[in-house]
Amino acid sequence: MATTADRPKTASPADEAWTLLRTLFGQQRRRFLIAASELDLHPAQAGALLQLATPLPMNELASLLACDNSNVTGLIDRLEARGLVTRQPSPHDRRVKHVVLTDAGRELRARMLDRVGQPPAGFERLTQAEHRQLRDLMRKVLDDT
Amino acid sequence: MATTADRPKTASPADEAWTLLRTLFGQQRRRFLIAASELDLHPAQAGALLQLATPLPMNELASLLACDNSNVTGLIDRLEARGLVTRQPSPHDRRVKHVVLTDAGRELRARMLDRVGQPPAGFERLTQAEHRQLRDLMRKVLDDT
DNA sequence: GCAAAAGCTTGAGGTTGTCAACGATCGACA
DNA sequence: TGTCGATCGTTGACAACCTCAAGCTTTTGC
Repeated sequence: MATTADRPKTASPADEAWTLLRTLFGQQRRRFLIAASELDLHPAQAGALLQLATPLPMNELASLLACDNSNVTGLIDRLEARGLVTRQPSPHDRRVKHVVLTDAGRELRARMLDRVGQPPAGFERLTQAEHRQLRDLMRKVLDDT
Repeated sequence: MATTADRPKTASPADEAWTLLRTLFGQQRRRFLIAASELDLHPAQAGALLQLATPLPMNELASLLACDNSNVTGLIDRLEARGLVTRQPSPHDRRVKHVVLTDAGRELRARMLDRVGQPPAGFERLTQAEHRQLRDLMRKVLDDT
């Protein structure tokens, strides 16, 4: 599909594994963009929605989305105008506002998750044992302890 | 970090594997955004550059980026104005234009790849054997034959 | 108590993304 | 051969995104 031209002829297993993961990322990103547009969400709005599994300070949302604080303000403004989230002052720090999903927001987020939270096509080719293998490998890579 | 709240109490290995992959996607996306901004590229421009391992018709670029044709026009306009790409008419079809990297474009793309094409931190925790395992699993998932 | 820092907002300016409409070219089919 | 429908890229309008600098409020550390 693409990225193939970047793979040196003799790639180490690690490099090839990572390259393959990156092509999976690309596929997933396309899935994400299509899902967002089907639900009438701009990519950034869909991304914010997905992060809101639990209420988050604007602050933290900005760092998760890797963008400026002021960006999040407008983003949340629009989601709030559509009744998908509300701003809720923090009890502990009067500077911070928590972004909380409304029922409508939770429902839309669930619909988004139906489309991108499920494994992609090729995934069911793996056996049970291979799924466990993959899970264990990913646990090791992501291990934050 | 996040997404944890979406994992049902008893997830199947497949679901957990996919959830872990999605958190890795999130990390990689943040890496990508940071790398792009360090190179003075907007995310969309960086994404386009990465796709251009080989010359591509505007058309195909749009479908890879999952966006409208007209969007690519402006995107390439700006990359062209910066001397990173050129438009080259197709010999076979006078409607299509191929987007080709200039030397500067190739150089910038390489710098981008240095930052996102290398495996992330947790990756080196895997042994050689595990890297091979992961590579084989990903090959099976992505097998397009 | 006071200065420095953190959290959110505002405004300016360029970029992204979508839609509808257009000219040019191709392909199929009569 | 000629014509009709589809495809490719572009344009224009308009909303949303994103960053930066500046500002206000609140908190923290000294």
